[in-house]
Amino acid sequence: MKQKITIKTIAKELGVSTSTVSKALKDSHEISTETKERIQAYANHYNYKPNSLALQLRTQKTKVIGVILPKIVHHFFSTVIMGIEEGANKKGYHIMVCFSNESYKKEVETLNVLSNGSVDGLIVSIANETLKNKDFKHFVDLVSEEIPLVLFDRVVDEILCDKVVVDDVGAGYKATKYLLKNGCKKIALITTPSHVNVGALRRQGYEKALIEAYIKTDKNLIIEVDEKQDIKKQIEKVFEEDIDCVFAVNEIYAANSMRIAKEKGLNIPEEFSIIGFTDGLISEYSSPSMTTVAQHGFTMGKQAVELLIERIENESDIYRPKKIVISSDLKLRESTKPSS
Amino acid sequence: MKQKITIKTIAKELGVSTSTVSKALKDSHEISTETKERIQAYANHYNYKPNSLALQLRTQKTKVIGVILPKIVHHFFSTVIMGIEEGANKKGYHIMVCFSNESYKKEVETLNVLSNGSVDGLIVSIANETLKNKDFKHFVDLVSEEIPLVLFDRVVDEILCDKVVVDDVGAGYKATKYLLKNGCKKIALITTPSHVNVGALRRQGYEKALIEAYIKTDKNLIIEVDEKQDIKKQIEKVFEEDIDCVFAVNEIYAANSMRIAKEKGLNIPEEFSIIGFTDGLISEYSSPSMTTVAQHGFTMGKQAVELLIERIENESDIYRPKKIVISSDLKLRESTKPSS
DNA sequence: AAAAGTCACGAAATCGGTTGCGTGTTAACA
DNA sequence: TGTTAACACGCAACCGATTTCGTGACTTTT
Repeated sequence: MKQKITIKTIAKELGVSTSTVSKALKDSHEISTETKERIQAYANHYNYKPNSLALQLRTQKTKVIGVILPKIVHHFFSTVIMGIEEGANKKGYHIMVCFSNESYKKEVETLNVLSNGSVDGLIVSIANETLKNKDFKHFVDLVSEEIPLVLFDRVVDEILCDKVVVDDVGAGYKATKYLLKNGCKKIALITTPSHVNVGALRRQGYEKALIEAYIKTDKNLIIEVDEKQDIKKQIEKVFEEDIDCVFAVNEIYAANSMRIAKEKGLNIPEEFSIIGFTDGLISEYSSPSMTTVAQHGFTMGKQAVELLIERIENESDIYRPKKIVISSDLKLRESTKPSS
Repeated sequence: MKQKITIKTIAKELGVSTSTVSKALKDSHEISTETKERIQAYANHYNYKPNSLALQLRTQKTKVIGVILPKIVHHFFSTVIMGIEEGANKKGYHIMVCFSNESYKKEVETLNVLSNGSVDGLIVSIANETLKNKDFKHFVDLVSEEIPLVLFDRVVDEILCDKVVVDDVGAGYKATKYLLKNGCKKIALITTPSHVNVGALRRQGYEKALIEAYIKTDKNLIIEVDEKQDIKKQIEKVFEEDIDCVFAVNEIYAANSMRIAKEKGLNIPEEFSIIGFTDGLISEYSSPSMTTVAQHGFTMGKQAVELLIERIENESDIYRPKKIVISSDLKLRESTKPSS
């Protein structure tokens, strides 16, 4: 890279001290108008930009927020990033994005690297493997170092920090309730293994709605998908049961379910209904288009980053972790019967 | 944030100088084993992490790569990010992700902020608005400051730097050729306005294939979609023409086309074929599933970042811009007739 | 004309870490 | 016993910018 122009260069060229240059560039009253103009003109001409590293070292602020996601090729996380970036930008922050790829080890490493002063705070959604291990030491350490941390979507009680989640129980409840109301009786649930807590919470909502309708939950109608194996094959099993609709906890499971239903010649929504999760492009462009639980990823991201910046900039506050619950709602489309 | 433990703290606590601490932590032979052990034990116990800002300031390297994308909620860009992140990580770099949101102004601002020393190099895909304006001064300035820059996907000749692109002309050609071979005669092209150069290039391929088949291109069969207006309505127009298939330059246009075709009662692929672009989730989960041109976003990202790091770490090299062309290929699925 | 005040600028410390070189202590050697 | 070398460590400069606290020159006041 070309030799960057620094305050020293300017000072030497113009025969003044670095402090004079610094003050002149900030239009200080200590410097004569004449000198200021000379310096500013020079700086402008050579396109001087203060070295941000030097500033960051001095102020101990980077104005950077670290974001660690399990994955990105996923509509929900993409929208969350958008929300984070927009919220951060508004307050003059930038984001540094990393991925854990659902791996515990990578999550630990990334967390360690980012907490060495390169960021002012972190926004994280926990990796699947970590949730399974239940080893949250790296997060607990972070909190005890008092590095501002906000968890979103996949959160656990063991970590004392700010959190932003969707109302997963409520969402599962709403979706199931809607299916029941429209005449469905045998509702299959396609969910994640129970260690992924969002899956577990959505299942709670599902079960709650069933109980209220005096329906006994049938374990045969519940599939916990193991993503390491063929997803479609696992879902196909539940279609051997006597079911009239499916509630899937994410878009991929929902899309697979729809495909299977169509292959079996079931008319959607007349004979068979489907509700998915995450209002993404697949749901929008599937045919029939998919009724889903909208997760408001953008809002989540924005709220998370606002919470974090609030924490960063008002560290004097007594620390009382906040939990923001974003309510989700049904986006009705063609894969369910119109509300009766 | 809690007062971070620094080399000074350790030095004071242990009654040695900062240089001793620094050397001890690097296991220097200058320091006695006894002292080293004391210092290392202390550092370990208090979880000392060297402040990366200080290091970066000293070495003038941040080990951070800036990435500016037009948008993220888009399968192609998501996969590119994955590729960039993975490639960067392998070489010990992190990525700082920003979005131009297709806006010229935001692109300029972001570029300015990132080029103040916070990153070692940049990977960018140009915003639509910038392509339309044809104002690339901000990029040219960057190049003259000798900040390593790699453009990908949306690139222009005006900027002299490394580039990674897909073989857009070839892709358009292959897709069109395939349609022709399978009996299609009237191929509609759903593309972007011509200032988006990837759209223009794919169109070139389309036209080339037609010429080779002695078919005159019919302007009525070509729709340039204005994304500010209703996409579906614009595409519907071309269905009033006498067409038997569609080649769409991205996933969204393809999905819309499929929907319209189905609404018109056309059987896919028996009566009507569709080829899309970007092998994303929509294409995979649509029904019928979509034949597409796979763009290999992951590969692009990885190649881009490798090229960039090569530039960053070997700045002595004579500067001769490289252009990597990633060949794309057809992913055959159900929206076209099987190859005859 | 001496004292006080203003103006315009510079010296030096600071942020946290690295590193070349100097130096005091001790041991080994002539 | 005097010289030398190895050892173990500290000093100080440096990266680029900011900021407090001077300070010399000049002007104004009494």
